[in-house]
Amino acid sequence: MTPRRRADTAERILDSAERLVQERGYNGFSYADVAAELGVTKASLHYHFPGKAELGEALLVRYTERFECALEAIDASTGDPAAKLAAYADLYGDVVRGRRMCLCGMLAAEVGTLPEPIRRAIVVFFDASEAWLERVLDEGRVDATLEFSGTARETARMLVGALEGAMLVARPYDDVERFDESANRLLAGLRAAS
Amino acid sequence: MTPRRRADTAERILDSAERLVQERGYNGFSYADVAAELGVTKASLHYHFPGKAELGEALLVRYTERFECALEAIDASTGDPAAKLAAYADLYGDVVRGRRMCLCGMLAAEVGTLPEPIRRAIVVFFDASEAWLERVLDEGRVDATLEFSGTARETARMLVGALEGAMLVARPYDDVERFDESANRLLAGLRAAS
DNA sequence: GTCTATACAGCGATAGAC
DNA sequence: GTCTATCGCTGTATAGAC
Repeated sequence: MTPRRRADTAERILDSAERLVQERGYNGFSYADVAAELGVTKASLHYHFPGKAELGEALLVRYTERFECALEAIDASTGDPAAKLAAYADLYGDVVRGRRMCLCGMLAAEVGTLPEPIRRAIVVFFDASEAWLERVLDEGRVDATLEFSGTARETARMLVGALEGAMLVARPYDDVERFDESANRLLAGLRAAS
Repeated sequence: MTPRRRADTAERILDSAERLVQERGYNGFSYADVAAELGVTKASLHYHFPGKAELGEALLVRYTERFECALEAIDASTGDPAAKLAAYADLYGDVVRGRRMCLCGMLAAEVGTLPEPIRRAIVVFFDASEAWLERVLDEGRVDATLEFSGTARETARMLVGALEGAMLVARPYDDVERFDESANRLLAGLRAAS
């Protein structure tokens, strides 16, 4: 049995790699970057994650798990559907305020260079996000606090893309305001007129 | 005087590099890739573009020029503002149908690893796009064919981000429909109720 | 304007000592 | 579990012949 004092080395590797991928992309970071940041050697990283592909997969699994936990926390709150949407958008806002891109949005851009298991894991993330949004949108339509044309699924897909894109475009401006503004526009367009 | 038979080598380099960046990203392509595709050596590329940074800048200049020409062509058409927005979205659709990402969207993701002049050129592209959209949105509000809350500028920014994001998320699914669906949702939300 | 040849740094990855 | 040492490859870039 390994005596585990927190934080686990594997976990620290994931923390470092996650930030690097979100800032620089999968093809823009290396084992050497992570090793330098953690003060260990590259060889040590290979003990925890055999190769870059496996590290990438582990990154996605953890990221998706945490995101789903955040969605559950929103569900457990007392807000109406509009408030839940605002809380959802705020999850993205947190990422932007950390000067990062969504991990999956970043990898979606680079998907042409990524191993197939990673592509599939990106799809799992977006599917989960859309399914949650679809449910909240349906709730809002039922209780008439939200209004939108088209199906809840279509609108959910539009929203995921729109928020990812708002993060993306804000990057070259290094301007958090630009993201917030777009997120507000998006949510305003869904609130019932009443 | 150099006798220029079409297509110019520099132009062919740009064509190849542009496609590679749009598919794989700036950090996901190399001079070797372009050289192989064109059947020349890497050294030959350095004659036309001293370094990768200069090649990247040239890519952005040409891309932005062409995009602005496409916007002028839409302006010259006879459509109403809603039709112009649809034509604008279709420019993005063309890129998606070519299984590419917008050059500037791709570079926006990787901006953390790019030279400063490239970052500035990305901003120029988005600024131009937003300015055009703002004008069309204002026209639509004046003639009451478009309806939206907030300012035309805010809505323009939201739209640019939303369309970029719709392209981005469609990539891991390799699904053009997903983009079209989101673009339609977005435009539907702007059309006047009348 | 394109070539051969090469420099040199960085990459992901492995073997084997400790 | 981390280290040193190293491998084979690819990356960007340059010098100089043609």
